[in-house]
Amino acid sequence: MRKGEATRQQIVDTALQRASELGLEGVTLGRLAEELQISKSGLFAHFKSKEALQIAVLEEAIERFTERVVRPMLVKPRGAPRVRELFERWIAWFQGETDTAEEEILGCPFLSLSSEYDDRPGAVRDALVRCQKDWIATVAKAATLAVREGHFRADLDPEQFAFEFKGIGMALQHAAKLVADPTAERRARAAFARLLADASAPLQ
Amino acid sequence: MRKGEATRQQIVDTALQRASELGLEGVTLGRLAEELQISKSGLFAHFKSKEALQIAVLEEAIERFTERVVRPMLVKPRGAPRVRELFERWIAWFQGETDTAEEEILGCPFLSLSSEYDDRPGAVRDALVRCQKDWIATVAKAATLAVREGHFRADLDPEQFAFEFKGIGMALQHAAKLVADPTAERRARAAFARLLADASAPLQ
DNA sequence: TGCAAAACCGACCGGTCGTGCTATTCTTTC
DNA sequence: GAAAGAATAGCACGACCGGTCGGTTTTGCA
Repeated sequence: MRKGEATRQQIVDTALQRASELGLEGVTLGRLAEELQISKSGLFAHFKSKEALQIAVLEEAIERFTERVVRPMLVKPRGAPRVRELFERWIAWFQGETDTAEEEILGCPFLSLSSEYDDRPGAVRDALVRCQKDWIATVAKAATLAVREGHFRADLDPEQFAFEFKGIGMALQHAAKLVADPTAERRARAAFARLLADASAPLQ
Repeated sequence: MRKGEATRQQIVDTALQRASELGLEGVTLGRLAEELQISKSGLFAHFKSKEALQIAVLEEAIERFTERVVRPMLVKPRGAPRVRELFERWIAWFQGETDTAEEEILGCPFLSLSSEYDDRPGAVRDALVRCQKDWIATVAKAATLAVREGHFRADLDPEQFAFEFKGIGMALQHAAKLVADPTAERRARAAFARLLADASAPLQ
């Protein structure tokens, strides 16, 4: 059954796109089917429930995030360079998946979903919490390695570093998407530079 | 009429409460009426449209925020003390409006609304953008005064300060509400302490 | 106390939601 | 090329959505 798999993938792709704008709850089967030029029931047949579709979309997003942000950082050597790469990849991720130069910020789907589901219990939320914990742990791990490499000061709290790292990204999304502040990206970089400077080991 | 005004206020109050959990779009007239023990049409009669209700709710939130966060900071003297007070009031605001000690974080409604409306054009979004700009300007103004008082270094960029200030709060909301991290508040305070230390004027 | 106006209700509208069920069309395999 | 099975369409359902309307109750004031 090759055809079905392809259709399913197409559905998930489109749903992810729409979910970035309207949230996962805002994506309705009817509109999704209309956009894909298939019937609502034909679409629905690929999933046991809407929640299953939502989770499939979330997993697709996780896969892309891993591919576009997490895995590429490994090309940099452990330590500060890798942390910097992680940050750069992360804010590049905010621009969306287009390879062409896009000016507008589309935002990180996970951050949008985080506030959508922070008060909505269920399987989607559980999966989201898991992947957000993973992400924080990834950042903290990179910081830990930077300590071990001697790039960051020995008494640095990696979890604290990850907390502030995350805050910068969230502020960027808020400033760029909602307030449409053109200086947002510059400010995010400046904040990160300050975070890095504070984390760095003192010169000899 | 006096009665109508009271009912309207009650509607807005309850709607604001629900909107903090489900988002403004998630509040439906039917459920709201049911919770208030009045008919849906009776409820609707107080507003010309659902959008008008949403804006009324947003304005109510702004009013409370002004009363609980912005105005009280003025009791502190200009400068660093006032900036600190602003931060403390802000994260207290995250706990909700209860005077009794609440353990769980309810979160800032504006941050929830920000991601709900960052891709949803309309009057609600416009009003939200306006109030978020005001908030950022308030923080930046407080920082500016701290520079003028000599508490913060002269070359501090107040807008940059406000950007990072906001990021800390957003990271707090994410950590506390979604991930249920018990150390969130401590981390937020630590991040703010670092921000303050960096902004402070060097000793002589 | 009477009465206009304000406040509220119940029923209802067209639409859309997620989700079943049954048929029909298309693919794959022998 | 036909049988088997997957993929999709058609249709209907109950629930709920925002919103309307005509009538009833309640309120505030003269």
